[in-house]
Amino acid sequence: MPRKAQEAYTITYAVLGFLARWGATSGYDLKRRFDQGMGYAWEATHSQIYNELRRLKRYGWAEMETEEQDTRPDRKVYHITEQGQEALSAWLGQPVGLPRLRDELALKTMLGAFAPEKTLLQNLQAAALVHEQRLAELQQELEDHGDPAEASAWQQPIENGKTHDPYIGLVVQFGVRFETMYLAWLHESIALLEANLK
Amino acid sequence: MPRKAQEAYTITYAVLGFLARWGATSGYDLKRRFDQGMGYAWEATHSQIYNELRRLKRYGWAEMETEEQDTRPDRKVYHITEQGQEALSAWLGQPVGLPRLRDELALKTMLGAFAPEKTLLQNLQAAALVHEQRLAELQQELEDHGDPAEASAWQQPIENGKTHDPYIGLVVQFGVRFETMYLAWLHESIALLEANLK
DNA sequence: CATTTCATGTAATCCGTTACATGATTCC
DNA sequence: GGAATCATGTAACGGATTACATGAAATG
Repeated sequence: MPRKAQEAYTITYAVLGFLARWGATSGYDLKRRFDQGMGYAWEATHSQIYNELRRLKRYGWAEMETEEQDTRPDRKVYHITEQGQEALSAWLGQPVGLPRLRDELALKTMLGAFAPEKTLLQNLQAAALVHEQRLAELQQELEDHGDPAEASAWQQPIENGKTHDPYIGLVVQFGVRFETMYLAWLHESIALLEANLK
Repeated sequence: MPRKAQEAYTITYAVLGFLARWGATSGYDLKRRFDQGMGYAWEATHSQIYNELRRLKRYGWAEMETEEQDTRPDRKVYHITEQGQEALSAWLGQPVGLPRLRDELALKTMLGAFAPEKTLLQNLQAAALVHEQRLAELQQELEDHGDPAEASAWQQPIENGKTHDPYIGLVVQFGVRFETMYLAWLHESIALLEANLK
């Protein structure tokens, strides 16, 4: 069977979508966007992003221009094409798969009986600190993008340069809900272990 | 640099831990255990499980016996060794990484503005049906393993043959919380889109 | 009669991560 | 002086997934 001429993966569309949302952007700046609160949707390493950008160019979904800089390395700035926008829109209409979660701590929790009692408790307590930190960061993000629960957030247009975006707000809100849920689970688990062991 | 004689990954310890928890088990039955509600901790395909079982045997962390059957293919039944239990306990004491989530729907949500309004709404509504189903399944699991919020659940011993296990209960409770949170997010997002579009 | 279940495995590909590579500048 | 930031890439390796493979028995 011949290999498809145009193979595209979730990460391909993620990068394409980011170009649509943010306008002309370099790989370096895309990476920063990915790192800002979007981890709850999809993560990406810089080598992946550079790869996908080249792929988008091959497919004619994006075009590239080099910006020369004196004191810094040149920037390669990509922008989405008409074809790229069509491909993105078509992909958005496809049905989605289930979210995939993998959590070492949950695994160690289920095996908690196979190590000294303190062991699991320590891991749960350490995790609580990390997740409290994450929750605080996300609440800051919510302010940047605008709270999607407020009607005014949907009335302003979404612009390339601006962070204001109620759709992104929905995803950040998902992150907030996730971290809040996770913390509640941690605290309840810690309390139950403390109450019922020894 | 010479390759480590004993490389072990999260999935290695997951399989090892399942052997500790359930006693002598075949790869086939381990796969069924993995599929039952443990997806919120770690997922595994059957080919992965068979691989890891052979690895455990190589390391001396598990031993294998073949059970011949007349009407069915032979079963290879693995059980954990003393060394395996030590390795498991040591791993449980290691600090954990952050949970990793990847969710195509969250990604499509953040890009909702780049397709017709109905598109995202349809995906969100379809997802709500799937997650309601999952939540119902998990609530059944909670009953099987015992609600860890009840003190009596911690007083009974955990036995190889029995499903009763408050630690597993904690993880299933995590799944319940996750699905509940996810559904609330879906419903709120749907409501906000309906209220603010068109 | 077709699908599912039982039961184990191999092979290929895929996608993702990590490490390697470069080099100037700015910050502490 | 050393670390971090800016900026882009290549190469190697890795675990995870999917497809391929077999075959009898039970289920509907």
